[in-house]
Amino acid sequence: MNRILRLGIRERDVLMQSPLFSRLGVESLALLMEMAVLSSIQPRQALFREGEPAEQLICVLAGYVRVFRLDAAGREADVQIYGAGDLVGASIVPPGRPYPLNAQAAEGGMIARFETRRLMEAAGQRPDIALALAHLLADQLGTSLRTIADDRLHTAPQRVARYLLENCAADGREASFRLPFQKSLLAGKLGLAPEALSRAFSMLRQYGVNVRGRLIQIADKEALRRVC
Amino acid sequence: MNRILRLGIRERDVLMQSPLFSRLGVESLALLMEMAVLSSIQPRQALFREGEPAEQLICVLAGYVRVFRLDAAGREADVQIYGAGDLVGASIVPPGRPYPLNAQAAEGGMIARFETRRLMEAAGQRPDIALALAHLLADQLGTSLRTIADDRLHTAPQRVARYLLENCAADGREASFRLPFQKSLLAGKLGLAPEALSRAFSMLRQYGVNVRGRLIQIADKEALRRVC
DNA sequence: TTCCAGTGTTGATCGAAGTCAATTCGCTTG
DNA sequence: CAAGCGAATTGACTTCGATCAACACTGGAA
Repeated sequence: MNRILRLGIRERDVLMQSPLFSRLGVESLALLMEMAVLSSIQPRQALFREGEPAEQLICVLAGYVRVFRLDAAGREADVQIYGAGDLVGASIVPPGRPYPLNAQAAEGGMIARFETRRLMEAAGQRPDIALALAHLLADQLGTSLRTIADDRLHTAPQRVARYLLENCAADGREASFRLPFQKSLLAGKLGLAPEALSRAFSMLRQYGVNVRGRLIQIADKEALRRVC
Repeated sequence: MNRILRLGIRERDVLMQSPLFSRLGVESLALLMEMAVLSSIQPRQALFREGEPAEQLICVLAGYVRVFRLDAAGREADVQIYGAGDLVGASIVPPGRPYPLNAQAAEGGMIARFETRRLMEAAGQRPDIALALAHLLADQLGTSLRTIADDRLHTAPQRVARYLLENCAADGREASFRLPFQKSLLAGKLGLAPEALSRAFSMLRQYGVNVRGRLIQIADKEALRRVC
C-alpha cells in the first residue's frame, strides 16, 4: 500500500522481463515505468473483489497472486495463479467495467499497479504498447483455453503429471525441482481439492514420482509421460 | 474455399458488427475489409488443426464454429463455440506459432479469413486496430476465465440453467426461445456429455423448463435462478 | 527442547457425471 | 406418406473426485 516505494533494480528487472514490457521501445518503456505504482502485499490480502470498478491492472513483481471466483454458497474456485512478471486481470483492459473475479495475495510479495485509463491512453498513441497488450492477452487467452480443455479431458493424476512435466528441466531422464508454492495453491490451480492432489501424488509414486514437502523427484519422465 | 467470393451486403453487415471492426475508424475499416477472404464452409469441415502453422484468423459470418482439443485416445473436448461476428483463434494473433487447438464447422456457413501477418502489420501502424484487437482479446479472455470458474463451481443442471437465463429475453417472468444449434453442440460448450445435458433438462422440468426439440420454454425465471 | 498452528495425508462415504447399450424422437428424402 | 437415419433420451453401471473427519507432519516461537 506504500505509494512512496520507488522501483528498485530488482523490481525494474522483473518488469523488463514481463510480457507487457519486454517488447516495448525505450520511450514507451519509460512512459509505462513512470505510471507504475509499487505496493508490497501481505499474505491473504485482497487485491480486488468481484464487482468493484476495475481501474487498475496489476503486475506481480514477487510472490503469487491467486484469482478466483465465489459461488453463492461461498465456495471458491481458483481460475489462475500469477507469478513474477505476470499481469493480473488483463481481461479488464477495456476500462469502465467491474472486475469479474477476485484476486488475493497467496503469500507476501510486491506488485506494481497501472491505471487502465492511462494505459489505454498510452496504447492509443503508441502502437508498440497496444501490440504488447494484444500479445500478452493472446498468450493468456491461449493458456486459459488450454486449461479448459485440460480440465475436461484429464483426470487428477494426469493433470498433476502434466504439470510436473511442464515444470521440470527438459533434459535428462530424471528430474527434480521444488514446487514454487504451497500444495493447496497448486491444487486450486489444477482445479482440485487439496485431498485430490494428495491422492494424485501418492498414486504417481508407482510411476516414479517422489514427494517430500515441496521437493519433487521424478525418476523417469518417459514413464510419467505415459500417464497423461 | 472460394477466393472469388466478394463481400455482399449481408457479410459486410456482420463484419461491421463484429468486435474487431465495430470500433475502427473508416480508413482502418476499409484496410481490413480489403484483407478479408471469404469462404463458405461445409458441416464438419476442418478449418484448422492443432499443430498446423497458424497464419489465419477467422471471423464467422454465418453458422457456427466449434473449437476443441483432442487427447491421445482421440476423445474431443469442446473449448468454445463461435457464432456470427466472433473471431476464432484470436489467441494466435502473434504470428509464427502453431494452432493450439482444432476448429471445425458445426454446420454450413460462411467465414472471412485474415492473414495474421498482415493484420499485425496493420495493427503496428494504426493504433485503433491494435486497440480493437486488445479489446476483443480481453473480452474473449474474460469469458474464457469465467468458463473455467463455472465449470469448477457448478453442476450440470446449474450450468444449463445459467445458459438458459443468459440466452432468453431479459424481461418478463416467463420466456421462450430456440436453441441456436444442436443439443450435442450445446453439451460440448457446457463441458458435458450429451446424455448429461439431456438429464439436466429433464431435471429442470420440475423448475418449469419445458423442452421440445430446440424450443425452450421457461415458466418462471425466478424459480430457475434459484437452481444456480 | 516442547508446544502450537497451519499444512498435508489418509480413510470412509456419497453424489455427480461419464460410458455403454437400448430405445425413441424428429427430420429429411424418396 | 413411409422409410430411414442421425439426434436425443433413458436406463444401468462405474468411476472420479468432493466432502467430512481423524490423524500426522512441519516449522516457528517460547
